[in-house]
Amino acid sequence: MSQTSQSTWWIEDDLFDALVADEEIYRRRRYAPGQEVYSQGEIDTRLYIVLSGLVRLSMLRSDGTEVILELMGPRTLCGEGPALDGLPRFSTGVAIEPSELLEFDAARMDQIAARHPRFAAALLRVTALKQRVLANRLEQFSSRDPETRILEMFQRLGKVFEHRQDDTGLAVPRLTHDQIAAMTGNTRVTVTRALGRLRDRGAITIVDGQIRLVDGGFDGD
Amino acid sequence: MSQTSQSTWWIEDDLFDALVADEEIYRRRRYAPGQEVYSQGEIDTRLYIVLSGLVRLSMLRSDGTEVILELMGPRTLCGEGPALDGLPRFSTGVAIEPSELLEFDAARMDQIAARHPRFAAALLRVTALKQRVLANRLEQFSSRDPETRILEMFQRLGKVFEHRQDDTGLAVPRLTHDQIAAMTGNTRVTVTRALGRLRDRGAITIVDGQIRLVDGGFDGD
DNA sequence: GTCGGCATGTATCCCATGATACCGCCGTCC
DNA sequence: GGACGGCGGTATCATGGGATACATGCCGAC
Repeated sequence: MSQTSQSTWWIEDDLFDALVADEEIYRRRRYAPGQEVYSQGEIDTRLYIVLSGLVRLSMLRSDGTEVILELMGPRTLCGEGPALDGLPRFSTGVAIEPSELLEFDAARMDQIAARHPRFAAALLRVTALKQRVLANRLEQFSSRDPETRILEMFQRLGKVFEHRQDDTGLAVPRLTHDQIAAMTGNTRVTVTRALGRLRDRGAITIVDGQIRLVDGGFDGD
Repeated sequence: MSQTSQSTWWIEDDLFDALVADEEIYRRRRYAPGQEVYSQGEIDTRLYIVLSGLVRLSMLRSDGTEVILELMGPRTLCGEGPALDGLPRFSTGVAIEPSELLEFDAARMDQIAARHPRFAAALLRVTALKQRVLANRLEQFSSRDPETRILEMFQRLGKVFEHRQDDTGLAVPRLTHDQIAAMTGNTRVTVTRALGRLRDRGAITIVDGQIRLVDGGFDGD
């Protein structure tokens, strides 16, 4: 399943397992919902692999508004950019579910790479993939149609949670309209309206607040 | 905001010089204006360092519109993402000035890294930096004010061409309003209007079609 | 020289979105 | 149980950008 959707940034399964098994090279950390993993502006060399839960990456704009960059689910790498380039973190990571993360230190990368030769290559690959995903989001943002933007975001998010799929469609992580607005660059009201239109159009279903993408309800514009 | 001044993706000078001097590891290529360096959808392992000239990276959207991702000037690395993750190129690179590029092959990375041990680390660093730049652009795009978007884009572009600075202000690469529109996600008309307002406001000067950023005309970094 | 294409500069209309406000629902906390 | 606050849904209003059209000016082709 992983190779079908390229626009994700999972660590390869076997490497992931090997890393998790090697408890010398990381610290296992637990975060409660709302707890910060790292914070915009900090300078440090920590990078994380999500074991379980969900981490929201967001940027605080100078006008005070928040842009949600991404939701990171299990097996994803986050925080590696600033850990590697040494510049201040440009986003804040906050656990929005009870989460367990592996914390690595880029300053010990030599040591880690010695034990896991493929880790460096995986880092490079994942970092390159993130470029791709960000470029895709940029492409999305250049569309001014809120429905398209929301739908494309749902599809991207859906991939992170394919394991939560059931027969009624691909579940989207539970987000408030406010959060969707922060991810798509719209206002809350516009999101509510757009979601209504998407539902009418049959592109999504909303059951008990749980949004699901309807198979074939979207033609890829 | 302040840290964006470092958000460029130049190769370090000494490494750059060492690479250029080692003619075994690259092929030097010249491109005429309008000539394609690489093309969206292709799969290959070539990556480039711009020696001189200017390369436009753009993505073709499914609705036929073009989004200009970036203009890459001298000493910048481009095309490395798809070369490293092995997926189809998500953007097209086109020379828009007579340009000279060094073409490397990621498949020979072992060999290159053996000769230039710091190259791998530089790759990782630059790739991480690109994430940062893309995230910044995303942040930009979430602002709906065209003047801000255009101005921030000019500042970013201006850094690539600081050597073209003169006493009247920082020159921005010559772009048509259409191209600016493709970079900021607006329409051509809106760009024209916004540029007019920016000129009135004193943030930019336009002399003979050459746009320059006025020092202090804007308070961002 | 003229013509035609391209880029810029404007005007006009329209509508979607942003801003704001209000209401109802529901869960939580006291 | 009751109050409160967050969230979703909706209405109203104003605005600013998109769509479109057209004029001007420049430049190269012929």
